[in-house]
Amino acid sequence: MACDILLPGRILYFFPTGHKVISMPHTATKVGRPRQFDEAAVLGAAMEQFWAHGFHATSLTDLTTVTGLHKGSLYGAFGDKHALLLATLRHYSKVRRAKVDDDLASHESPLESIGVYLKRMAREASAQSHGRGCFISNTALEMLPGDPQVAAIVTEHRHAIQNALAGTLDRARAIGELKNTHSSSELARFIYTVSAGMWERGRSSSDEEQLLNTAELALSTL
Amino acid sequence: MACDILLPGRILYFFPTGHKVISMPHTATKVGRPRQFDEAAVLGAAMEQFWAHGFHATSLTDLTTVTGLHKGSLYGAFGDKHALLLATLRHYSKVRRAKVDDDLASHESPLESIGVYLKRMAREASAQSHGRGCFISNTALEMLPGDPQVAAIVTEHRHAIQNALAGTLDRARAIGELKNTHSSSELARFIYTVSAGMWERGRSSSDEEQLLNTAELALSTL
DNA sequence: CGACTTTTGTTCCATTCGGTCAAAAATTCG
DNA sequence: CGAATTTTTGACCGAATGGAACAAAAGTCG
Repeated sequence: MACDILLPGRILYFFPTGHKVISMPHTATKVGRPRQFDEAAVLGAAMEQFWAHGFHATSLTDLTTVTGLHKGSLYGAFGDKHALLLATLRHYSKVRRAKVDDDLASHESPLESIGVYLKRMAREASAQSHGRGCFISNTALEMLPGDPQVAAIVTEHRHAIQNALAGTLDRARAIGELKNTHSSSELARFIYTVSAGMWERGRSSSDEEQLLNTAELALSTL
Repeated sequence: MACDILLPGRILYFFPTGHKVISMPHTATKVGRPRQFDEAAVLGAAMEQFWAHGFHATSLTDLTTVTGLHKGSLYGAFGDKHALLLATLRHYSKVRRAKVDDDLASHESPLESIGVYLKRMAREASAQSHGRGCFISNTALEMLPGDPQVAAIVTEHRHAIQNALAGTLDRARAIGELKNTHSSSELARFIYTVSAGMWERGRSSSDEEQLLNTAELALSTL
């Protein structure tokens, strides 16, 4: 069983056996024509598109429009449409987790930090801001079940968020801020669930105040 | 401004003004070839398809496969793909609301009834059962913002559920079952939010027990 | 400089898409 | 029966799709 690395890359040669030689872009050597675009910017633009319209409703033409790249470049750099989706998901997850960590360390008081997190979720969920909820959450709803690669990213992201929340809850419990006696992991799942629910509500309701209200209600139960 | 009813129906005649004469199927007269399919069954099959794969990932060919009808029949009976989606959404909403009402009247104790509701949401959200969550909620995430007709159905459905919950909470408060002092409508929105969040979790996690745990946690805060 | 390597921009292609149409079939009404 | 009406059927349409191929361009390296 030879190497069957799929993407991204350009097919250089087909063995008679059916196996392929693929050039991996952006590796080691500096020889060859250099990239003329900012990879992060392109990834961001593609993400915005997928985020706003979903995977199936986004065409390659849409992607070339928002990224400014042509099909060939997109294909060569990231692989096919689905591989590009995975890349944007990983990109989002990284950025997102950093932001969550920021929120959860924003105050001396762990519980107050969780409040910051929840309120930001509510505000971002509202249609008044952009009303698109969480990119990963949306993609999960569109692609799952049925897409193992997306599933892996989604599951890992969710666990990362829940672990960050659980850790913060542990700190709160340690200093006696927590009145709720449920385990930190249970409470973390609960908080994540409320966030996800607010994202859904934000899709069809632009009432930010009601979402913030729900966030505070959830916070008050801890 | 003449009648501009759009669908479903077959265009019989175009006025020179641009207006159309449309025959409304399944009305009054009994003349003509009778339907050879069960409308409700077809609606159900189409709903299953949309529910499992979403709107954009479902092709007309998929729909003809699962319903057994040909394109022409589908078009004649329900209109185009989008109109069929709306029909399945309305169908689902009707069935769903009846089931919710059942849950909320299942016990003498209003609070216990809400527990029944929440636990069923958790169980249905889990991938162990079907893991597809709520059809309307999924469609909202895929189509909104940007689809006013879907938005109207989603909003109405959500309000109906929230009103049913709020009414049940009122009854609970009246007999002193409620310890939480927040308003019934706030608590109803909270419960709905937790449900929606569990649906999202169920997409990538099959752990029914953890979902039930969250349901009970939410219930205990009332 | 000239061989080599990678990106870029364009073109092409087979397939699939949602939707339309006209004729055949099935029924009621006169 | 025959006219009228509706549904069914299957062929058909133009447009758009995702992806592949390829020559030109733009660099590096010996």
